Amino acid sequence: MDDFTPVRTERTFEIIANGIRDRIRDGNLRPGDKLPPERELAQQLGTSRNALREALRSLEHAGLISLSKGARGGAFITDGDPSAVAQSMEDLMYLGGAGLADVTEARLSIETAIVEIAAAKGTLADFNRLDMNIDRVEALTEARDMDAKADLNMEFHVLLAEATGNPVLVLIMRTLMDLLRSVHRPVTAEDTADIIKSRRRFMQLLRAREAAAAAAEMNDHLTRLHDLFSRAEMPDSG
Amino acid sequence: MDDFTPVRTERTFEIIANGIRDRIRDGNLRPGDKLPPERELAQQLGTSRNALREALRSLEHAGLISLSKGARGGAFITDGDPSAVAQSMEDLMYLGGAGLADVTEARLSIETAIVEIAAAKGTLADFNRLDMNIDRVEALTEARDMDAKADLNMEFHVLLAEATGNPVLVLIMRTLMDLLRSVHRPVTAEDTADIIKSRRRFMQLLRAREAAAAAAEMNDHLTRLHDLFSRAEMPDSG
DNA sequence: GACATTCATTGGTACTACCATTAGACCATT
DNA sequence: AATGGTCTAATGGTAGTACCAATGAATGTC
Repeated sequence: MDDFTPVRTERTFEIIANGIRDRIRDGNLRPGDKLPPERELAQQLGTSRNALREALRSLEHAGLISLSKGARGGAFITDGDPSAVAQSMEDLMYLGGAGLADVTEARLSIETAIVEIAAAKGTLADFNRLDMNIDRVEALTEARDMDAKADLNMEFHVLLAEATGNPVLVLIMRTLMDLLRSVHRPVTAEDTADIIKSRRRFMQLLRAREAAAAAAEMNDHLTRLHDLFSRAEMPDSG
Repeated sequence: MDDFTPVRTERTFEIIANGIRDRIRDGNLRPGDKLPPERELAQQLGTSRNALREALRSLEHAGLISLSKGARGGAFITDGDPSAVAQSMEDLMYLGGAGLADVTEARLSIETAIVEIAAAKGTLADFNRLDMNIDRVEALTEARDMDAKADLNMEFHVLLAEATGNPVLVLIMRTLMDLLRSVHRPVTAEDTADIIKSRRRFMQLLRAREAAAAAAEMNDHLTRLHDLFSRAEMPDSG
């Protein structure tokens, strides 16, 4: 008789949010579906509109629903938008004292793992998408549109993660990319031409399913990036 | 004159939340600090208590603040609680159709990377915490308290991530562990005695900074686990 | 047919009132 | 002195109502 678990005190909006969560997990609510209007739903649940709105706010923050105003507006189930989660992780990293070097270190190790899985499981369609991405970067080389190039570079890594066929790895990579974008100092780490050459070599190895060599090629690029960031953050300690 | 950016349509609660976010990042608000009571703060901001509460809900969900009722209650800045974020990622993975096999696959690859970094950077204090965890598991061997053992096993991996000194990796590992807990079917993958032996060997290698060997030892254990889950999910496709 | 107007729908905000829980102060019983 | 009860103020949680603002469709007008 020594284990008194404290009485359970779940707040109303949590009950509501969890209820909707469950209906999404059960497949009862699917992406694209629309929830009833706030006033109506609140009445159905026998709760106030305030509590319901706080529940919706929570779900919106989790990236599960998206809200829009107007006649055809409402709360719609999304297909999973990780950007809000990335924002939260970003906040936590500030609080946790994480720096850019931590992000790139994590990325470095995770991406190595991703390359190996992608080499083993990636389909030709996956590889073609990666090639198309490189082509687009190349087309922008003269344009000097740095932002667009940075976006495409990040997309490359997400596409690579998608080639693993593993949604978990995709989500993690998307989060890391969002995180990098948020601290995206205009660092032109390497010459774009060099990056493209490296990418082409990488794709050749990937298509040949030579996991180790492909990972090495990618590591080479990322390690330079990581070192660059590390030095930028601790200019004195090296 | 062709660039009319649409009028600012940031919602009030977002403005409030971002304002508090900024004050946290600037160090103007530090962990442990307490925000003014809702009614008072709402008045200071010249906004309604509703909007403020939705902002607080958002920050709470992000793990930045924690709310408590009562006389000495209020909104306090936390030191960064990742559990809410982990919950969100969990939701997204459900939406993305991720299965148990995906989670264990991601974990397998990420943990390999973590072992290597931990072997390089881990401190003796980190290693001692890991040993203590194993001791506690051993003490429970006879107790047959499966839940407690499962929790400790998960804690082991989080401690390992902490040994890297990288908050990003810690956050990712915590998320993956939370995710596993949520689908925690009572799978007694291996005999506890075997696990403990494997862990002891692993620690010996880790202390010797033999990254590759330690990673191999860990991989051995996790691969068996992953195969088990994979077979459990697709009983016909193998 | 093209364009302007109107209007219903729906999320966003404000305000007010009240409930529920917490912590401390104070008191009563043992 | 210790324990437990009671009161009270502080504070988040919930409810209800009213109104604002944007959106998109229906309607009307040229």
